[in-house]
Amino acid sequence: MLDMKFVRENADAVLANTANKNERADVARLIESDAERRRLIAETDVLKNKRNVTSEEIATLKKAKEDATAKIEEMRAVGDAIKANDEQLRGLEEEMQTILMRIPNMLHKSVPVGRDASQNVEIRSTVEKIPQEWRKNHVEISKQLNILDFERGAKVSGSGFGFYVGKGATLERAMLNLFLDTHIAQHGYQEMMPPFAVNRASMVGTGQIPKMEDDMYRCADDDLYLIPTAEVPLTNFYRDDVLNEKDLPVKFAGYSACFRREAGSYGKDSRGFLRVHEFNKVELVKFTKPEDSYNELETLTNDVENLLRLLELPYRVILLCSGDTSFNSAKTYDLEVWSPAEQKYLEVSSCSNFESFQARRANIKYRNNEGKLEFVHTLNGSGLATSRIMVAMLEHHQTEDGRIRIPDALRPYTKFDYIG
RNA sequence: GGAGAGAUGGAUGAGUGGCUGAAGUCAACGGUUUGCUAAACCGUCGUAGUGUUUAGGCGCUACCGCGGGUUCGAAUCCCGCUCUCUCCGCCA
Repeated sequence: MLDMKFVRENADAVLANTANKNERADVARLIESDAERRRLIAETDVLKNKRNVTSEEIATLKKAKEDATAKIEEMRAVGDAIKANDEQLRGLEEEMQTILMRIPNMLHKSVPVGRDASQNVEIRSTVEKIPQEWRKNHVEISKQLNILDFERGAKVSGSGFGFYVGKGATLERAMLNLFLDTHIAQHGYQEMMPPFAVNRASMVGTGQIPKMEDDMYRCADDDLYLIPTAEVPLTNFYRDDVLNEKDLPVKFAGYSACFRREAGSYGKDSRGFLRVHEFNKVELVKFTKPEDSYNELETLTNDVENLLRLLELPYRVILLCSGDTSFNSAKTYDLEVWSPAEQKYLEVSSCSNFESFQARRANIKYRNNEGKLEFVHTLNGSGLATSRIMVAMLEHHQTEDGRIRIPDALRPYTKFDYIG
């Protein structure tokens, strides 16, 4: 959520930014309502002041045992006027809130304007040349090695759910442990294990609601939502909290299962693990001082790249253009790994700086060294999600004789060197 | 699931209709004193909205878990909700 004062003073920029993100919001209406709101507040505050002053006079009169009925009668009307104004004000603010919540975050000046993914910019790449040789795709090879089972996943849960079997399950667990250990021991994150179900306020806090509400699993009886990412509980950990400047940056690394309904996206990338309803992920979340957040975005991205190097997967880093940058984000780097079977890049991580956009909505502040309160900047990135990484692993480390080679960094965790 | 108790500022903890944005204590910050530390003493010390001001500031309004209601006036009375704690039951 943007600051209303900022919108008021930068209406044109906000409008242009919204268009660059391929979003729509009635900024003009918002500005109008804002002016009306302030007029109404001024008017009502005068009435309330009158009420307070007169009430005191009434108290004085009563104490002196004098007659106060005239003033009381007068205040009855004032009270009604206040009530009417407050009601109007509430309606107005609700309407403003609705519009304000639909205005996307301002993009950082380094983000190129562009319509869609085709205009993203490659920042760096470790892919020497795109390998063209055919390899078995992850569904075929995993069936052959009996390490993933989607058919039975569909039977037990439904389409889009899978079992990890035997060494497949071990590999999955090994990767998650490697990710967590690396972030904690080498990158300085604090390990967190969050709840996988959260309340509505948390979903609003990180911005999944209202925009993505239909994409989430909901337990209606308890008004709980299954998290689509650990970003939600990890960021909301500090909702309505005040941090100290000396404690920043706070860096969390947390594993969670992630649940996504992926409503309406069948047929697109839907094979095997490319798009599933439940997957495992280690999420990185940072709370930083405003002046540090862009440096922290770079180190966050590097932390994730480090994992890809450990997994011996060639990748590239993409700076998303305006049209491809998510609603909440000011700047996003995507990390992509080439899939020889799909003949395209797979997004395996998304590292974003939300600046104060989430913090304002979730009300996360810090007290700076002068004692003043300010919103923190929040960042997050997948570090990493295993489903697509599993796809890449099975394709890239496939040997000619149909086995899977385990990269050196993972072997202490898997305790085996090959699958098959 | 059943019974009860509670929710006030950074923390404790007063406050049962008007003079309470809120006592006292602690913590924190600034100062005095002091070989140093401590103690003592003095002072400061909530957030948000809105208006005004070149600035520092100043004014007004709101906020005592959340939402309603009663009243000229609510931290205080009434109703609903949420959360926390204790006891009993059930269960991993």
